[in-house]
Amino acid sequence: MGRVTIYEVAQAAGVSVATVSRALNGGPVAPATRERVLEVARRLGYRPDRLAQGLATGRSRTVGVVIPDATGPLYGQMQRGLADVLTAAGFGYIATESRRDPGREAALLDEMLARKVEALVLVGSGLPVEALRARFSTLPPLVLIEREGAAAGVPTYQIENEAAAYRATRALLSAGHTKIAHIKGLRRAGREREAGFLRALAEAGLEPAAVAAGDFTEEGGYRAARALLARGGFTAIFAANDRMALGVYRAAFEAGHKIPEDLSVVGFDDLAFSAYLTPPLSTLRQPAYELGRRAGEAVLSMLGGKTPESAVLPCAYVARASVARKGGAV
Amino acid sequence: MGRVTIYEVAQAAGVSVATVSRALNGGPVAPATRERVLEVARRLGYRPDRLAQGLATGRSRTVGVVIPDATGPLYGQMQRGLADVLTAAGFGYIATESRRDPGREAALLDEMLARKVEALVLVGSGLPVEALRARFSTLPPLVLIEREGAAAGVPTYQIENEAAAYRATRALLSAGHTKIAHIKGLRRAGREREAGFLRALAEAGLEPAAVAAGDFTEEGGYRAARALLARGGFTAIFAANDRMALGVYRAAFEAGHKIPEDLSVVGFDDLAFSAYLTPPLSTLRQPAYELGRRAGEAVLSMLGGKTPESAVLPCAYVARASVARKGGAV
DNA sequence: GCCGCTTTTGTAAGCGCTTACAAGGGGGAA
DNA sequence: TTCCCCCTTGTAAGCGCTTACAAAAGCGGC
Repeated sequence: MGRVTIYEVAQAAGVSVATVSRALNGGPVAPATRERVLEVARRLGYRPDRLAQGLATGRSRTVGVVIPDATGPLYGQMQRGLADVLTAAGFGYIATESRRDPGREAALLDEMLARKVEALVLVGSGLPVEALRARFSTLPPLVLIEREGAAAGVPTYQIENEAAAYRATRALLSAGHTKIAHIKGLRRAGREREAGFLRALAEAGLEPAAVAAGDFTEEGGYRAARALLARGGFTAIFAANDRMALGVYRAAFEAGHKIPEDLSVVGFDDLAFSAYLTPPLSTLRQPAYELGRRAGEAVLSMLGGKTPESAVLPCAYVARASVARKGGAV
Repeated sequence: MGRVTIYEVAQAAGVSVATVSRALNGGPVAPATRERVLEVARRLGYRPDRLAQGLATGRSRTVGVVIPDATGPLYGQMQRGLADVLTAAGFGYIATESRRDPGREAALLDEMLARKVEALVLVGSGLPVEALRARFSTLPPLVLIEREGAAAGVPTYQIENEAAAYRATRALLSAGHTKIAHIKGLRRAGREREAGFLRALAEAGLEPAAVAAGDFTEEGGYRAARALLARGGFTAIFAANDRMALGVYRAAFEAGHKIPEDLSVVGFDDLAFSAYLTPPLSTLRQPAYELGRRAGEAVLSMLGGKTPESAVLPCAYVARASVARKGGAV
């Protein structure tokens, strides 16, 4: 592979390897020497060996990223935010999928530790921080995204699920709806969104018309919506994400209900397709890229010995045509 | 970090480091000794240092993956296929996004080479293989996905764009449509799909009713469809991907055309949302996971000194309600 | 012209692991 | 019992790089 080593550069430039290393890494070297070394290195096509560098310095310039499911559309944006700040700082990263399997997650972490990652970014649900600390005696700096851990003193970046759901529900309320159903999602995000939904209703002195359990997929949303529609008694549905909202569209169509005339719908995520549905879906836009960027900056600042603050990032309510003033109840 | 080294294990087990290394890696060691060493290693929480291993063996057990855009929904599945076979074989991988920027791609490759990846999986459009070989004197085994290179003798895995588009068009033809429009996509995939479309028509002795350029996004599909609908003269549209097909749905709705009564639509990709649109979209299902899996196996076999064969994977036509027998022309 | 100081450069010791090579031990054949 | 061979283990030399430490070289001030 990387044939040319620092030794050959040293020889060709007529200096010692120490000088080459210093010239390459900005150490103290006479300007003329540095220039000569750099020139020779380029001519020879020298490429440093990160493995050797890592071994010698104890720093791998790599951060590990663990996500539950890489197929989510928002994950790509998050990863991009992370990559932007990390690569700008000269760091590489290795990303892997835990698929929500604790055993698998532990194995991935093992492998990342073996690769001497300098920091770990954990995304989404997974083993609690305490469990990690117990299992891995020696852990690099941790940064969490959409995961519990602020209590354990770990910088955590998340979106304001509760507050955003609250605002979405308020939007429905101010359109005159008083009988609102909810299709909830899984895990913490699902619970928080439901909490925001319930709080908005409670403040208005209302009860939820109905709450059905979904699983964040189109199919789950469809099934939940069918169940809900069979019973009726509401004029709007707040689905915990856009994919389930799409399931609602389908169920409503099949049941002969028109959106938004008979039924208003709000989703969560603002996926690419949401703006192009008929009618375009009102939803909450997640700052996914920003989440990644913030986490990346947190990694850098922890590596610099600082203690970054956790943050909860805002979601923007995007009003589209799927919400209308209260019409006939379903 | 990984405090415990092979030396401490050796000392605690009363053997030499060589024996520990052999015990750990399945070298020739007396069974009793191996057991004792393994036990001690576990008790001490020993974790091998991949960097040091890599330096010593010259093999990093890592493969590099470069993709143009990680936000695509199919990419996640492909990555999963790749990861499944690679991690099972004890390989890690580092994935990065080129964002279709040649300079950026070259920089990423540089970094991967510095990390001594044992193989490179290049996905989607990017620098031609010859250019890579010219720029990087020393390149590890290459495997390509959805990218030109079979000519250069590099194992390449792709989906049958042309044949699949041909079949989709045939489906439209056999539903009685004779005036069919196409919204084409970008790059090679776009060209191949268009070619399949044209071939099917030519075989039937027909001309395309119209061909508009799209960019694979909902917005692009929407704009193209509006332009097409303004001129009219067709009863079906074949969009080069599902996202653009969704744009067609929107444009058709706004123009007052009903799908599939007035207009039949076929997409490409079978994204998660496609089955839940109203009406559900007929489309072509891509074997994305399989693509990744095959590429992973190719990597392994090349590392084993073999020469894997390139392959073109089939797409399945999924017939749904967006295609009807020819109705009134738009 | 000599001294002490500040650069600039070289020497060599690792970082943690693998692996040729050699040595020690034990068993079977003679 | 002796010899040979094979199995098991240890010694030590790197892999490519960084970095103390020390030596060399250059400088101004006296």
